[in-house]
Amino acid sequence: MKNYELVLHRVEADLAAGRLRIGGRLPGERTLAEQLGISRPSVREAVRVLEAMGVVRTATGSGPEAGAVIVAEPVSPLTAVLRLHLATNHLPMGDVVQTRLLLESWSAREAAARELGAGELKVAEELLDRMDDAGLSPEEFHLLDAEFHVALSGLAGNVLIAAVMTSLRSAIHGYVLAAVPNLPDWEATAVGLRSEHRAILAAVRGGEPEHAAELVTAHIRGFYQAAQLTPFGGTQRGAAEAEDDDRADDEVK
Amino acid sequence: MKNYELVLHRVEADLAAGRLRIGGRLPGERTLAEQLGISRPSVREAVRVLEAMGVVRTATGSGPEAGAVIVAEPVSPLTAVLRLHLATNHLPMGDVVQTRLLLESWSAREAAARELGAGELKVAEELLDRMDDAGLSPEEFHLLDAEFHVALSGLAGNVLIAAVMTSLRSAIHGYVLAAVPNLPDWEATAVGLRSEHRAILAAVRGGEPEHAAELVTAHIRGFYQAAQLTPFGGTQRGAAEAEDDDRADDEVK
DNA sequence: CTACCGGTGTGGTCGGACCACAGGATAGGG
DNA sequence: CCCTATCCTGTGGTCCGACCACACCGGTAG
Repeated sequence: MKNYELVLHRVEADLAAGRLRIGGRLPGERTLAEQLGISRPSVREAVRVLEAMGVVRTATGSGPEAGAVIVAEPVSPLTAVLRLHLATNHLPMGDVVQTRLLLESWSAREAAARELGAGELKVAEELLDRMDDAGLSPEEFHLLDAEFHVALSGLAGNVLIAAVMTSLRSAIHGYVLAAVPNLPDWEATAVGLRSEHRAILAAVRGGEPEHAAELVTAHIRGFYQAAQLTPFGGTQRGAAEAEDDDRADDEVK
Repeated sequence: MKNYELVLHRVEADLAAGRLRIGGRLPGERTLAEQLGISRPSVREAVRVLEAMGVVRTATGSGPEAGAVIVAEPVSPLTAVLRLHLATNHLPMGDVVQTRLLLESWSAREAAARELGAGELKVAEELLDRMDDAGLSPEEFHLLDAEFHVALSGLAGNVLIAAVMTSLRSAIHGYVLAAVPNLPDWEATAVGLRSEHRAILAAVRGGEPEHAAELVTAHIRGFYQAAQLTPFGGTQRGAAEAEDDDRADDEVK
């Protein structure tokens, strides 16, 4: 058992038992080290892990905001894990896009099935309004687009799926942006995307689950096909080739 | 910019550029510290984070197995994040179960749609055979059950979804096990589960996507209802109440 | 040729030290 | 009496140097 794990278990147990709650603070690193009979560096390693997991937020200084404060931020760790594993090429981008498709169509169906008030739809609505600005660059447009899709998936009321969706979008962002030049006519595409967004939102507002899900699916598929990205039919794998590709023994040594 | 992030960015960049690949090794902690102009403790914090993210595996000693070896293990970090955030009570178990239902039914549909050879189904098959043993305790049975469901979701060929499913099962495990006493008749339930599993596998083998998905959905819903767990209709939220519940100012101070 | 046994490099841990930062206590001036 | 400027204190952030346990690997004695 490595020493820093003592801290992780301690914190998890305290959380589960209610001794630690959101907004609460961890004891100081020195205190924690003494309590657990380990050194401060070990404690620090654990705190770093907790920070990376989105469980604490550290800040220097004094006062209630300083120290290691318990938070609940599942999105950043998910995003980080996703990005790192995409970088290893053992996580095919096609799988990520496929997952996004699944989560989003489900979210749209679920959101449409709920009875949503105008207030809940307002955020998404405003995003669409901002996307009508013709002066937006593809990057700005796509950022708003991502926000809209994330907001939509949040309307289904499942915080886990919403968190995963947010991470997926972040991971995909650079990928899809790099494919914009593949589009035959960006302006025409943007017009199409705008109207599709409006239609999706209308279906959600109107309480048409199946229709909303279909629109979302077509919307996403359509864009990826137009940008000549990920084939959805096959299961193209980036991992397998990378593995065969192992010849180079050019390690730093 | 914190110092340990230098290491994270360096490693991510090296991964993306192909300078680091699975099976490769990070430079030694001392070397890395010198290269980046930071201290060894800072490097160690970063390595700990990478380890927690499932990107490296550290080992002491000498030889090719020692040091920080690049791996691709997305399951453990996902599981850890899930467990920690469940512990904070800001991640409703109902959402987790709902997500599981979504991923599994999709996986079953997808797996049935593919043309799977007998070899690919063999693992799942063997698990079912082992579950026929009448002497299994509920815990042992449920472990095999979880393995079967995970194996099934792996047949869809999406490594991301399979990884997430594995994590979800781990997170759910204790929860569902604690509900076994709610069942009116464990033995009868086990018999039902066994036959449902066989039916699901048959639908997958027979290439009946919709049927497989329906069977999986019914299978999961049925069990949770029998065990009087998570209502699927409403969106019961554990988070909201926990927030209101904030009165206690009994922080350690 | 074989078996033993240090050398060497790896991560794991520790203690102590210093810094930057931010809030709060305190002493000073108005 | 109140307000303000200053110092004190506690926090994380970083670093250094040291020692340990471990596992391979090569030299050496048998």
